[in-house]
Amino acid sequence: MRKYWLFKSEPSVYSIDDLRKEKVAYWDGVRNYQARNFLRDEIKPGDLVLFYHSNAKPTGVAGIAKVVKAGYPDFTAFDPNSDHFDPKSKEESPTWFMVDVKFVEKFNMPVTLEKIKSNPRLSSMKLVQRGNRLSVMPVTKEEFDEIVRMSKE
DNA sequence: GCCAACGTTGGC
DNA sequence: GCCAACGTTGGC
Repeated sequence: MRKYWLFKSEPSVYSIDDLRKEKVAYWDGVRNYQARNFLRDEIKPGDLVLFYHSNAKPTGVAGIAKVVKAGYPDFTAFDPNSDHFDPKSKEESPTWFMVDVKFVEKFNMPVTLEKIKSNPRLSSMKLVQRGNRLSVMPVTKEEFDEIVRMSKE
């Protein structure tokens, strides 16, 4: 059973255009335990991902990606030269995980946070709930389909 | 750049 | 185990 997710990224760090160029990327640098659990345990090849641009103009869902590799250790945590280095994560018992995603589609127009907030069918999305800072979160199929539909308006 | 909302750290 | 201080996220 395919699942649906929303991944946040700051486009100044990694954007949907970067993914379109690279085709496939590893989703590294997640350093939150709840998000880690999703990456390690629940996100599987074939799952679809809303690629969300945070701290952007405008902020919103920029396109779609597909998971092509399930959770495996985030090796950037082992690299002292990486921005994401975490000395507490050991190779024999990794703390942090990542998945690989593949470019699927860039929306012609991003589905902005403003539009998401003003759509009553999306009012239960975790994204728009108060104080949510998760960078990897589940979305329902209905929410996913609604966002895709809005991208075509 | 500001700041609210969280998560994490570390002294006790 | 509590909780104040600190760091980060992310919208605005």
